[in-house]
Amino acid sequence: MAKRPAKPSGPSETPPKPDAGEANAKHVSSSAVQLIYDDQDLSETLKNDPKFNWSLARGLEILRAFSGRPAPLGNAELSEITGLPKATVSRLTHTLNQLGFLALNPRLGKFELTPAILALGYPVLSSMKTRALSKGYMADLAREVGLTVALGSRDRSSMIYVDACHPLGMMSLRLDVGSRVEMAKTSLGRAFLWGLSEMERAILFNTFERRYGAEWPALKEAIESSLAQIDARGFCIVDGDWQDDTRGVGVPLFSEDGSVALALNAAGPRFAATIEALEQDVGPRLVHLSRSLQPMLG
Amino acid sequence: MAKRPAKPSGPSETPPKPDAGEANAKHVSSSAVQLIYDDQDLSETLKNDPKFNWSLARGLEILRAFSGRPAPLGNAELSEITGLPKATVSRLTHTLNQLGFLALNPRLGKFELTPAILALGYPVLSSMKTRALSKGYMADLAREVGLTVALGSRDRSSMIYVDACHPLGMMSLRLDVGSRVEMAKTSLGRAFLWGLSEMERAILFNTFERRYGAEWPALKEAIESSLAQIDARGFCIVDGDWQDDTRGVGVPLFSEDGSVALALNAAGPRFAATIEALEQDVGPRLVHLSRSLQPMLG
DNA sequence: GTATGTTGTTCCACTTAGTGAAACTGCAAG
DNA sequence: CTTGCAGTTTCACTAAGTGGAACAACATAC
Repeated sequence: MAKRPAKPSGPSETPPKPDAGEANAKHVSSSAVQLIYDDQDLSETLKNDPKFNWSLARGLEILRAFSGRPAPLGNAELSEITGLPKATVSRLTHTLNQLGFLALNPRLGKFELTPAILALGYPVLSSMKTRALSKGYMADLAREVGLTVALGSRDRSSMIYVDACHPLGMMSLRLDVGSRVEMAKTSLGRAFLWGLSEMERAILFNTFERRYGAEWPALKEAIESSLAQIDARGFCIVDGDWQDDTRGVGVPLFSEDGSVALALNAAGPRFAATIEALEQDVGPRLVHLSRSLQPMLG
Repeated sequence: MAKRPAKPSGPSETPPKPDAGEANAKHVSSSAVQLIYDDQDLSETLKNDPKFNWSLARGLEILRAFSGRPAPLGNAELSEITGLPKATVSRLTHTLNQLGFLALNPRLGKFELTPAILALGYPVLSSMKTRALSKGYMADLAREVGLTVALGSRDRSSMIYVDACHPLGMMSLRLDVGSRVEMAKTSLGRAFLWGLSEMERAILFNTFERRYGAEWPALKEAIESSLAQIDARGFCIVDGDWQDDTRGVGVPLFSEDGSVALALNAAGPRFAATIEALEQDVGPRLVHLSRSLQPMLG
């Protein structure tokens, strides 16, 4: 590979979107491969890591670009999103297409993710005993309380749904396996946070601070209140911090080896999730569920 | 990158598993990145494709290596599985680790896939209207008939579960989102096959022939019988072709734009899935479900 | 305590695979 | 016929990625 640093071609054209104006005009591409969805300054750390394979990272960045966007993406859009040059994107999409992870929608001439990606994730689901064990209980609970019940795990500073059960009529909150939600703002995330060590939590708080900026002080207080709630009664209720009209209740779940690797929650629109119900009924039931799963894992 | 062709180091050691003994001793690595799980001679076609990015392919091959194997894999095992040299694997796992797709299990010193992979697949699930629409009906059906009901889509020559609903007690057939099953041997796959064009089917039959060898003639007849069944009554019953003790019934499902992109099936162990039930009850109900979903997609 | 077989990492020489600016090809409006 | 935009290809360039071999860090075995 080559030419990351652009040919010293003189100070001609204006760079379209120099991000934060990283002084040095070169290294366009490596500054491109980065967060999109999550997290911090990987790029910086990685820039001098001889073990790091940028081609692979760029390719995965293409796949990640589909997250959060409704549908098919063309090479131009992908180039725009990832910040990678058109030529590079063209070759990466070609490769992913050959490998079966992207399919060209002939109608639109754009790429879509294929189910092959799902197969990549299957081992994660199938190896999680907790998931199989809790599934039935979660479904029952969802139906009985009329809320979406979910099991989630961590990815860096967000939570990812590992399973979700919706009650019959629920049309909102259409989240499912693979959904990503903010750790700081959801009951699921805060329940998870509760189980981490002081140190890990401190690191995450740092990340949050950088991410949420002015919002952080208030958010931090809210998080700490949630953690205190879990101390006190085993669950925390989050009301509108994540989405205005949504209320949720979360509990931590210790997994196979004793560390918290999972959390459970139940959530729904305010009208379906009254504070009373969450406090008196749903919360305690989640705690109970969490406790009854415990022994089956040790 | 470099050195795909090994240094002309003389005819010393015996290659461990030269696959089919591809005459030419070089090109070890490119011959390595290939099927593992599916399909044919990509490698050959791709070898001279200047647009193909091998680093990306190798990295994804690492991720794919986790499929089908129960759990954590070390670099050595990954090297063994993929056929890539230790050094390369070490760098790729390092990269995937940095990106958050692999996590090092400190207990074992081996890598595991993380939920981050699930997030990659989420757009596939969320963009599939059929999935959301059918979910409730599938769950009901699963409960009522006591079988696993699944929705699947194609990846090359296999089917991938896009959703699955298990009845309460069912402990076998633990398949789920992302599960991969053989197209040729399952009711799901054959229902899907039914909806393809003559040409596409012919191509797949070729693949099957190469894959199944001596088994193929019998299998082909079974497939054709299944297709005829769908012609006649809309569903096909497959009895033990995939797993000895398993029976299933499948129906094709036309998706948004009129092409068959999905199939539905219901399956379970023989004692739970009698031929009578499949023929008189489950089959017709699946057909009905498929038909009632149709108009909601056009 | 020294051998032996693991595993994963690092070195290093090597060069080709990957790169990106720019030119080019289509296509679709205007 | 332009003009604009999406996608591909060309081309010159070289550093990114490679893989063999040496190395380090542990286990176990003897």
